[in-house]
Amino acid sequence: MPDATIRDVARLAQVSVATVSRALNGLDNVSDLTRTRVSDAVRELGYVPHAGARSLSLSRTNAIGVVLPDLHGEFFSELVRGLDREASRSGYLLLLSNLHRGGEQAALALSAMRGRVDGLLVMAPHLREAELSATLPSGIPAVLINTRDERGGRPALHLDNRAGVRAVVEHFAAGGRKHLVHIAGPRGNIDAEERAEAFVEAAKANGLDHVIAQGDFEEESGEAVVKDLLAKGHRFDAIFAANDNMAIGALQALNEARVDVPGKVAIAGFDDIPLARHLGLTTVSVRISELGERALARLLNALVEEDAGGDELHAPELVIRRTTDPKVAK
Amino acid sequence: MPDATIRDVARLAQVSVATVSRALNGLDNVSDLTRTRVSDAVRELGYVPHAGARSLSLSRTNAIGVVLPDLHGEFFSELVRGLDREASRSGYLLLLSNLHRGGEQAALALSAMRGRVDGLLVMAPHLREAELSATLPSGIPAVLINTRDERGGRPALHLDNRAGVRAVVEHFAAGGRKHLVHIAGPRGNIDAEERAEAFVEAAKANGLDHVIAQGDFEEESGEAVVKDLLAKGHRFDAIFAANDNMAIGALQALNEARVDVPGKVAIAGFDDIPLARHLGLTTVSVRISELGERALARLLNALVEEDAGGDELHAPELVIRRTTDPKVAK
DNA sequence: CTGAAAGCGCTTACAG
DNA sequence: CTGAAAGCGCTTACAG
Repeated sequence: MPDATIRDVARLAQVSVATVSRALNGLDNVSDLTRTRVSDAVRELGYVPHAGARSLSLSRTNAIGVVLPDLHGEFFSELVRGLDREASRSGYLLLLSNLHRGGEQAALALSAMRGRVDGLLVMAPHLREAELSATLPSGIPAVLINTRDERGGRPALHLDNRAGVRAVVEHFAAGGRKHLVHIAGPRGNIDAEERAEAFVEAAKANGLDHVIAQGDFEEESGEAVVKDLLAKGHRFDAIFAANDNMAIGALQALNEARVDVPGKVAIAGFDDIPLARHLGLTTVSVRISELGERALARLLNALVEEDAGGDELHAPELVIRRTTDPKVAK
Repeated sequence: MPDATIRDVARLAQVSVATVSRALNGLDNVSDLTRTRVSDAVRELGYVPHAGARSLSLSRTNAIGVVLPDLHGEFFSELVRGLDREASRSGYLLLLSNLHRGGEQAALALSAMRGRVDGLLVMAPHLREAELSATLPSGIPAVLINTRDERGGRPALHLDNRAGVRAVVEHFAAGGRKHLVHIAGPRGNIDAEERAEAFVEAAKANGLDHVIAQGDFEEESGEAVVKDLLAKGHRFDAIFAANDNMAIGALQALNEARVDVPGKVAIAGFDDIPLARHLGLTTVSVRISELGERALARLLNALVEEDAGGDELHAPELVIRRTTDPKVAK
């Protein structure tokens, strides 16, 4: 037996479908008697409104499309958690589409959203503005997250890498560190690049000696960099890795070499993954679920009024632990 | 300017909407000339089909509803990753709905899915079968994940806690351990209860001395349990914690007390969180993304043919590391 | 090969 | 307060 429709309810309640619709939507132009008859029929039939049909009528779906690249665990779950929290607060559902491969597939993923969602949240780090704009549906509001959007025409949210890096470097300076090393993330990654640039800037601004070593965001690369520096006898008293994984690798290399941390060398990372807390690693917490919440809130707002566009920076937070500060308990 | 519809395309291509529909869907009863005219018009207008309208016509949405409780990071992201992988392979999108609060809200969340999805994947650990059945829409196929489903009437997937626990206990036995401690998870949690029961069973089957201590899945509780056992002078040579967090707490307590691990005491956990690998903790890997994939595959199958219902067990895997075996490298 | 028409399950002016 | 009818944007028998 197929699901009951509004017609079945109308027949049972002996009213028109229009009346059922009004009663169900709580309009006030329905008599009490009719309202009761309708809700009785609804209950008897186990009727649940067909959201798809409703959307088509109303040109409103109460769903938000979320298009993400392949993200690693913590980042993905925190982002979706933030999106979902804000969405469910306003009665929206999230329609998820992961970009497993890049390019071509992005266009398809976005097309598939047409007619299913009221707005789009897009994170596409490998696409440039031009490609993205060609792909994004025109009729539907979209907010970009952490995407390369040089023109800045569209509403977008970015992690404020610069602010995070500055906080780390200033923390180093305040601790009397003079010779900094930055272990950079992979080339082509926008966050990695911003962090490296900001590092140089901040080191200069604080009059600190600084050098950049190339890593790739993996733990092993952090370890390798430090071993290499030690082998070469390079002099340094602080390491800032572009993410926690590499910082942890660096920490291991120093521990193995019996270099005192933070006595001789301070170490800081970026991300604040759970392991960072466990190891007492000073880092920059990105609070990614808050970024998600903000992004969704902005999108919902764009649904009701024009969004002027432009970047909104999401400030991360420096979390000081014992790899930079011996006074910190755990 | 609102988005172009199929009528706009028809007008521009000077054909009927029926013909446009046929051309777009690749039916063969369309002349080449017509087909070209249609695709030209589509391109010129930037037309993208309205998936919502299409769904209503076809009674098929190509979306799967996913209803989950509030899950912690790793578990959530891995599960969704598995679901998404399998879904996108078959051209399905995922419609996400998190159950922030229990009970009442579940019914709403499920109703909201009506007419938006072709099938439902539900994980609702706090609901019993009866409540769930009252809530689940009848017309639409649903697969349950790790849910209390005593009757077993519906298609469901469960983590095979029993098999995982058995593997741990047998590994202990093979290593010559005789006096086991199980740190249990919180009461009322189905996984925790299954693991505790299976522990007792397996210990008996292997003729091992065994005792259960109450924990709550948090690291601190594992630590507290071990401190307490040591203080009381309780004799044990192996600890199996119901999850990795508690195992890690237990490990810390032993390290502080200078108890040799694994020399004097072996420790194993459950879950295989990233930190477990890092600390060399023997554990049971739940491979949760595979569970997700399987669940979705089963649901997709239920869309085309009747699912007989009943449980499918997902076998976890024992990962042996140095907290139980000194011979293991890292 | 193509078009006119009915239908998917709702909502909402319009008329009464 | 209520109903008949048109419409949301598609698909698909039916006829030609």
